[in-house]
Amino acid sequence: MRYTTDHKQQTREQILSAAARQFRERGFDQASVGSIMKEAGLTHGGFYAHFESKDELIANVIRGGFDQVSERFESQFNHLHGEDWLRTWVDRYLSDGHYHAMDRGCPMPALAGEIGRADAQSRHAFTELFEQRLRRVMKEVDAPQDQARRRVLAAVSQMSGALMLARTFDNQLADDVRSAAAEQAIATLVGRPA
Amino acid sequence: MRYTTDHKQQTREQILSAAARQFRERGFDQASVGSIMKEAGLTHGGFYAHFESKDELIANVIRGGFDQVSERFESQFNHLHGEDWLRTWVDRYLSDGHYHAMDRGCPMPALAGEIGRADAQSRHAFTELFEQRLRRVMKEVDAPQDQARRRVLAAVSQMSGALMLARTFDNQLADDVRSAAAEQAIATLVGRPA
DNA sequence: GATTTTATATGATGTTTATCATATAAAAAT
DNA sequence: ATTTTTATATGATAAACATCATATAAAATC
Repeated sequence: MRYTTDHKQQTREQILSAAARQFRERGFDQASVGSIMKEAGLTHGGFYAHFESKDELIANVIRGGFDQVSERFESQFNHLHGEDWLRTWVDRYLSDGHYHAMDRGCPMPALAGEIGRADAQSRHAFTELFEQRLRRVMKEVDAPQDQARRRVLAAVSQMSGALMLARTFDNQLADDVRSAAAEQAIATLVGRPA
Repeated sequence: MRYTTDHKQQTREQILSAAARQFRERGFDQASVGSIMKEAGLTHGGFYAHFESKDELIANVIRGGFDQVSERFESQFNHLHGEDWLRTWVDRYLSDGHYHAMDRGCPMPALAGEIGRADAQSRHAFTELFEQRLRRVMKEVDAPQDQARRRVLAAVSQMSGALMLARTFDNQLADDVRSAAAEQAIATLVGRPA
């Protein structure tokens, strides 16, 4: 079947989107090529017309995860600055919405565990994408570069750690972790005690 | 072969220890029953004399992970109190040793991602073990109960998040994350700005 | 020393997996 | 309208996996 020029590109994006969902929800191993292709509305064999291997798919999903999160945030909050921007960032990151959106949220709490076990090349790519994002957030922190960097690193650890833990806990504790981490992360970023 | 009364118990513990290592290093899926039994010096078939299923093994490894971490810490630092205890806790948690000991350290940064995808029963067990540990740490925080609870939750998120991220980054960034998180976590716990 | 008991080993089964060679069908080009 | 091109489908292959039935061998008991 020969479709319009960008039809293959569209299919590729459907595969990527299904993979992004399933990887976060089930993990790299349990999300099989077959089930990803099924969710994309195709059969398993066609996969290799789009990607060389499952590993290549994984690499692309990681890259896409950071891009999506950045784009979504930049487009919705480019009118905010400094402290307002930072507060909004933390609140959104630890919001109910993001907490429940394990299947499409930030790749760090959902995938970092598995990426930590990947080869050096994948880890390096992940590091570069993170640093890009780190520099962006640093811009909004009112402090000298090296101070700002330390504060953002501390806050990001806290935020992604809280989300990861909240998703493993049930009920009350999940909410408490998010709220406690949000309070401290904001305090750290704006440089005032909680 | 009929060995001494507790020989089976010893073998069971060797299986648990091999599983604890491999689960952290490779993840639940990639660590097969076969490879775990091989590391324990046995063949795969004998596994089912010790555990009903791989899931039961996973549940036992999670339980053991918390126990080990607690025991190790309590036995080595029961002479410390309050701020000293807390500082030592944070420093050890984010130390080079623990950073490199992915295969035998705290189960949270290594396994939380996968446990988040487990069934409600496993997640509930994990929650209970965590709460136990939480109450222990709270005792050393010099603040009213609810304040102490919030501070420890914030600090634990930060510490486990930092360790998880450090293990996915390469080199410099890994060190920076740990050091920034340690500084802020201590500040939070002792109630003084960094 | 013969018998019983039981911890571990062997080997088989059925399922799932990633990957690939080949087939099909429809759009595009002629 | 025929031919060419190519996106997807089918079906096969080989490996890995969890689980289980059965076998073996050695310690304990008599």
